[in-house]
Order: sequence, then structure tokens, then C-alpha cells
Amino acid sequence: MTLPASDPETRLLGEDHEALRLWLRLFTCATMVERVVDAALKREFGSSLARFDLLAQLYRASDGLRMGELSERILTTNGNVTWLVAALEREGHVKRRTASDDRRAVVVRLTATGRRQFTTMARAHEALIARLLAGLTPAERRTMHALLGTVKQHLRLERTSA
Amino acid sequence: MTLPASDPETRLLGEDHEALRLWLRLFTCATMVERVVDAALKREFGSSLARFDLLAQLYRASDGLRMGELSERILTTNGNVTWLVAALEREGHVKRRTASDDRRAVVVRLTATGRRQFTTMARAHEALIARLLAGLTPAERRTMHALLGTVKQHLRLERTSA
DNA sequence: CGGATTTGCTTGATATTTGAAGCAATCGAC
DNA sequence: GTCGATTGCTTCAAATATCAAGCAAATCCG
Repeated sequence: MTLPASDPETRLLGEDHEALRLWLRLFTCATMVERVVDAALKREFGSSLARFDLLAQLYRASDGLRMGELSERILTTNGNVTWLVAALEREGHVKRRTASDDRRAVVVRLTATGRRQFTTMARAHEALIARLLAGLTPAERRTMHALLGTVKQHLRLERTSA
Repeated sequence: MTLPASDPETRLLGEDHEALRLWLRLFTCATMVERVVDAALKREFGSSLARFDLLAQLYRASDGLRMGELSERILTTNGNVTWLVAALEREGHVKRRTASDDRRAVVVRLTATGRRQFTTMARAHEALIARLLAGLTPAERRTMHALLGTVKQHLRLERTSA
């Protein structure tokens, strides 16, 4: 990440551009963790980060969630959610039913099996994450958590305004 | 992100687990930015974040890079790099040649066109990123940059040791 | 009410990514 | 040298993700 800064073209990605460099680092860290975690979930449970993410959302929504809600929460396409849910349904982890109040809408819930599978994965996942983020002290983690909170909030604003 | 904390199962993802919550937030922020940026690169340049990332690496390596180097730097598979480079080569942005010293190795470089395309995209990219991260003050950005530096370093260690 | 619009989801065609082989060139120990 | 790893890349199939339609059920408005 040390960049030459002298020549005018290289400076394009040189040290001036803090925001850009911050983003690059954020992206790198996220991707590195992502790959480790995804690999672990695949290896140990034949699952994936995407599936885990989806299950996690359902886990905290005891009444289930609509497809649309899900795709917003896991930040992916409608089509992709349809695909993921179909896979998870085949695997017996979730169940679909049409909403009682709107016959277009589909509500997804965790099955008992899915709930069990999720808690198992979550435990492993959590341990792994703790290890990966052990480079920071608890205080530093809190700081970062707060800063990311600000970022996230700003991003939401950006999204609605743009 | 407000979670009920009382019942024993929900607590699994409750407030105790700072590391996990930090990771979730990190992941969310990274993904949100990623999607915005990727969409912009597609819309405005018919490109993508992956392509941009690859070009960025080549941009700072005036001597070109080997395929393997590239895949390590952009944190993706060998096969994927082959695919990406093939696409970028068709588009005229990069050129491949076998390394002079090792006939297995392939060195990739930016073409003049690629270099031009990259600087154009970089400018737009940079402006967008600055806007997306404008929620933080410059000082906060520096703090976060530093913290992420620690995380990144720790991740590298983890990787080599595990 | 009744047609036009919008909403919620699925589908199908593509694009991208992964993972596991496969192949050729290099390296290392003999 | 030369045979058995190892390395560097590509290839192919399968998994996953995107995007643009498509369809049916709500909702809006006159």
C-alpha cells in the first residue's frame, strides 16, 4: 500500500485521496474476512456466507420475512433471493408460504432444522470472526464499530437522496 | 441493528459479541459501497469493480504483473483472473505476453487505451467514494484508516499461520 | 366499478466466480 | 542430465449473481 507519489499520473492514486485509500482498505479487509469465512462455512457445513446471512436475518425475525425484505437486508437482488431461498428450501432450512394479507407476497421462515443449523454455524462463525478481528483491542473495536455506524447512516441517506 | 437481548437464543447474536457485530457492520458498509460503485462503473463505463480493481493494480505496476500476482492482489481465484484478463484484452485495455525469464508465466500490462480508460474511471470513482464516505470527518477517516491497517496486518498473519 | 399503474415475486438469459483438473515449464535431489 | 515434485496458468463444469422481462395481485383514480 505504499505508493510512489512523485509523477503526476501516479499521484492520481497517491496519498492525497484519503477517502479513496480508506475505501480500498475497507474493501480489502472486508474481502479478506469474507473469503476466510465463506471458505469455512463451505468446508465445515457445506453452506456459504450468503446462505448464512439470509438465515441470520430470518433467525432474528421470528415472524418470518418477505422476499423483498430479505433482499433489502442482505443487499442483493430479488432474483438472487428467490434462488437462495429455493436452495435453502430444498435443503429443508426454510419454508415459504404466501402472506395472509397479500397474495403476491411470500413469507419465508426458518424451520426447526434451519434454526438448529443456524445456531451451530453461528457459534463457529462467531469464534472465527473473533479470531480474525483479534488484532484490535476491545476499545478499538468499539471505536471502529461507532465509526462504521456513522458511515452506514450516511450511506443510507445517500441512497435515498440519490 | 437493534436486537432483542433477553431470550437465550436471540442472545446468540446479541450485544455481547462485539467482534461479530463489528464484522457485520463492516461487511454491510463494504457491500453497500461496493454495490453503488459497481453500478456506477457499469452504468457510466460499461465496466465493473472487478475490472477496475485489476486495472488499478496494473496502473501502479508500470512493468506489468504476472497473473499470479494479480490474483493475490485483487483477492480472487486464478481462474477468475484469467477470465477477467481475457475480457479486458478483448476490450483492448490490457495486453498479455509470456515472461522473458519463465515461459510458464504471463505478464499483463496496461495498453495506452487501458491507461486512459483507467484514469478516466479513477476520477469518477474517486469523486463518488469521497461522497459516499463524506459522513466521516477527515480526522475520523484517518482513525478508521489506521484501525483498518491493524486489522489488515493481523489478517495477513492469520493467513500465513493458519 | 374498471382500466392504468404500481408492487412483489419469479423466470430465463447472461455474466461472473469458484474449484477442481489438466498441461507445460521449471526446480531439486540425485 | 533426468525423474518426480512444484509452479503458473488455463480450462471446464458447476455454483452464484445480475438484469431485464413477465405475470399476477394490489392500489389508484376517475
